Amino acid sequence: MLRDQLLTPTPADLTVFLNRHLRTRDCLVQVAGLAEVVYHGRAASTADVGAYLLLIKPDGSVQVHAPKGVKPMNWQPKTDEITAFVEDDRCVLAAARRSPQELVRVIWLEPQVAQALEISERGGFMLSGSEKQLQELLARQPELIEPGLRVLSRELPVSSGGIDLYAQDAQGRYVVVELKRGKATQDAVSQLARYVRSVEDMLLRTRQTVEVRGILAAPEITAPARLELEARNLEFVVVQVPQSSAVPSIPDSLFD
Amino acid sequence: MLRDQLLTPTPADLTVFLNRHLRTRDCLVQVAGLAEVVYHGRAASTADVGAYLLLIKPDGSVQVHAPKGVKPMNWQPKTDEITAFVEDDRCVLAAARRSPQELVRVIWLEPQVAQALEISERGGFMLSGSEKQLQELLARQPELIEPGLRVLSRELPVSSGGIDLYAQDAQGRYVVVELKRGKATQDAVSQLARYVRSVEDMLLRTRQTVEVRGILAAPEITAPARLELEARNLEFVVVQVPQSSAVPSIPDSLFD
DNA sequence: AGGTATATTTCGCTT
DNA sequence: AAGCGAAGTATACCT
Repeated sequence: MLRDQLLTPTPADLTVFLNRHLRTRDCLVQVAGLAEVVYHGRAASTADVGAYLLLIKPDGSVQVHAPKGVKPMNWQPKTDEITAFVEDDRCVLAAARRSPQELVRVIWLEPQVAQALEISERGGFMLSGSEKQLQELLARQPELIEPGLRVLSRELPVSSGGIDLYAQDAQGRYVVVELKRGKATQDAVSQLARYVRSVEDMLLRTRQTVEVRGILAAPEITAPARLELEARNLEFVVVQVPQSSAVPSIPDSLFD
Repeated sequence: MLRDQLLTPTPADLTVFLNRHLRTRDCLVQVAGLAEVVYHGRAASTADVGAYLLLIKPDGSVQVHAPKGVKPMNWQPKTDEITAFVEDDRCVLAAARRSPQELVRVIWLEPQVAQALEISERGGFMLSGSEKQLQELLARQPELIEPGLRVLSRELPVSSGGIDLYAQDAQGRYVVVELKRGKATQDAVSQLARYVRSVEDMLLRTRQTVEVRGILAAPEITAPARLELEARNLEFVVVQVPQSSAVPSIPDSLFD
């Protein structure tokens, strides 16, 4: 698991260490210590000398962590090329992407610990409560949205994007349903309105008059979104994402 | 820098190690090894046994990394409470948040390495190329958008949200400018349209007739966004985010 | 605490 | 490669 480790390495040693373990692309490489970080690409950034933690995953993704937050201070998704080299008597790690063209450089001033860890491909990972699951549920049980609703299509591709659920109500009117797993915002209303218009345009090519209903289905909705929804003559329906029944309640001890 | 380290610790030792270093809240704690991860909160997830890397930052944020991607497999922003304890002869790390109420549990089956690292508050960090910078530039030089444009307000708070730039053109017409640092999408068009309507509503209270222009200013725009923009009688203007002149071009060697 | 918008968003999917 | 939308988005800002 801990395949290799260096303590307070020299620039040359760290460079060799990094290149050796990066080449195999089968372990997670990390370095902690004093460094400077420079990024240039979609934007540009520089971080003064500080104690940071660098992670390089087997897929070539890079992240430099400062002491706060989930988000890295600097990062790079799956890179095209990663190299370490010595420059001005310091070990420099350079990670580059081609598209978009961008580059992160980590200049090590005082590397303290370097490790190569074996990290396995994650076996089973299951997430429940996503919008996709909600969509599957409601496609099977459209009556949870409204009695008499029949689902015609899921992810119906319209001019751009896809309509979550396309349906017909008990009176035969077409219905566009936009789902949100969380609280619905004005954005969701805009999206729904856009889809309704697309469907209206589509139907107008074959019919004279159309009435297309738009339903925003979510567990909650913000007050401004509700106002805009009503102003646009669209509807809101409460739907609950079913949580697994085996919910372990958070032990009291953790909140005492 | 490397304050403390344990190799293949027993459940009890790891528990003590974690609690000791978590309590001080002054170093980054990490554990690598075989573990199971369970999350329950806004959604729910389970990860089968695998070799993962756990990071706990001094601010209480938690992330569990699998071998791929910048994003952690599981995470928790700044937690309210973190504790390690022994359960069924295994060390379990539980990190909980109150709002939203959620919990991550990492069950260690074979912890291999545990470390406590000193990570300093990042000193200077400068990012350039953000939308905020673009806004500052264009507020100073509105002629980059259109000759004769005068900026009345930045981040003007409207019914909901803020208008990036609120201005008046050479003919005295009011102009709403929505900025994007990257390619503008349909979302941006919806946003702009919403703001234009808000301003129209606002002005209609004091005036009889109003003509409010809406300008989407971005380096690029997607084709569908452009169509919708034109359908709504809104405008598009190309603006470039100025990149720092000291741009280090990506060395050829990295792409040979 | 609620609402909104940005992000070097990332990521996955479809065209 | 481009476009689109979801995300347990995270994070900052403002009311």
